[in-house]
Amino acid sequence: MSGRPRDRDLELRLLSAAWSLLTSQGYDALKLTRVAAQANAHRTDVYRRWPSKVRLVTDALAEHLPPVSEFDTGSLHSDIRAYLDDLAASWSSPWIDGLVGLLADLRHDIDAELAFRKMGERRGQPMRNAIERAIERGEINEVPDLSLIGDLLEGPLMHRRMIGRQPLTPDYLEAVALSAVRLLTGTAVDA
Amino acid sequence: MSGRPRDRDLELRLLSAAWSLLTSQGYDALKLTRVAAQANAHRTDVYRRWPSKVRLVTDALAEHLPPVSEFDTGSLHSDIRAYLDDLAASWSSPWIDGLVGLLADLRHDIDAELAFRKMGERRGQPMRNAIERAIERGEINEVPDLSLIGDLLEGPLMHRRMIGRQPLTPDYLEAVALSAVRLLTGTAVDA
DNA sequence: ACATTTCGCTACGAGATGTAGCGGAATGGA
DNA sequence: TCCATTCCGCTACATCTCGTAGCGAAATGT
Repeated sequence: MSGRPRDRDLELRLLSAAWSLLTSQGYDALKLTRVAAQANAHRTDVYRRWPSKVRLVTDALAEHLPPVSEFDTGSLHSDIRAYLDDLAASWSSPWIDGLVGLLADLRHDIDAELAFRKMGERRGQPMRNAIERAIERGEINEVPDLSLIGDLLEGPLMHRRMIGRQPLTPDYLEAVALSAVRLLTGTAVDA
Repeated sequence: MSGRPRDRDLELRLLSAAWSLLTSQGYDALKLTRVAAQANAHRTDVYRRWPSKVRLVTDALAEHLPPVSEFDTGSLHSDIRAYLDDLAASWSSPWIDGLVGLLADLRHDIDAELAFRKMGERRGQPMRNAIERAIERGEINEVPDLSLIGDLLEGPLMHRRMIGRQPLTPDYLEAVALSAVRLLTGTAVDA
């Protein structure tokens, strides 16, 4: 007994509309009425699939967020720098302007918060691989705290974009990379 | 012609109530009705003084946020560590849970955002003084980008508390301090 | 044909924000 | 003392957004 089938296309249209509005207007300005309108649907169609706005948006992120790039440049320093360049692209993109609103709502929905955090961890995989390789090459002696390294790399970018709201220049990224690499290798390395 | 004077006490009651609710419930749960009730006032009394919720809260912050502590331990490393301990206390306090909501609203009110950022810069003064002393002592050769250092120190804490939502342990703070100090001094220093 | 599930649509309730306005109270000045 | 002015206490209203309820119609499997 399987009744009328779900309109998968409607689902995708809603996700696309949510992504489109998120990137163009930010999370706060993303109203479910607008999402529905842009998807040629009704507001109730949203509630039939997602229990709340924050769930819709996290699903839209999972669907449309560009995948992370892989790399293997041969040295920890340039690997970390490549990873930071990737991060910087994300943190410089316009939809980041609305991220704080999303983060605020995530605090009220543990499941959505876990899903969001999982996405972030998946995006950190290239960085963890780079450290793994550096250990095998002997560039790093002891196994570092990976969540700490993640904070050291992404934290400054997040702080600069969310509080200072300044751009991420190549020099800036190089300094952030250096601060983490020197901590990892325990040496002064090249300037 | 100066009519009935403003009730300064009412103003202070409203600010105290706002601060109290902000620290106990967080920014999102802070409703103007509650603020007024706790101050033995009416919601309209709030709107007569502040144009919006975010302005009220930034004023409450400016009024009630504890001042930063000064220090001079003799070395850049321990100065930075002392500064980080101070920052960690702020970022560990319960009201930080609601900070993201405040940050989100700040994006819609440029004046409030400037006032908020100014508060943050004032709190960074001890760190800048510490670097100044380190330069005079010869621990640092070239003058660093102070906003970068601010991001390197506060960014990881912010990231860990807002995204990972994990505690700030002494070991963690020591690692963050080391990463910045090594970048500043350009040496591997002590472990 | 029949049960079942979804869809399109309208309507409603709850909660918060911000505004309007009235009568009364407190002040300074004429 | 009277008056203009400004603030206070209070009620009411308009708006916006979220989230829920429910109905008739459409689309499937049996």
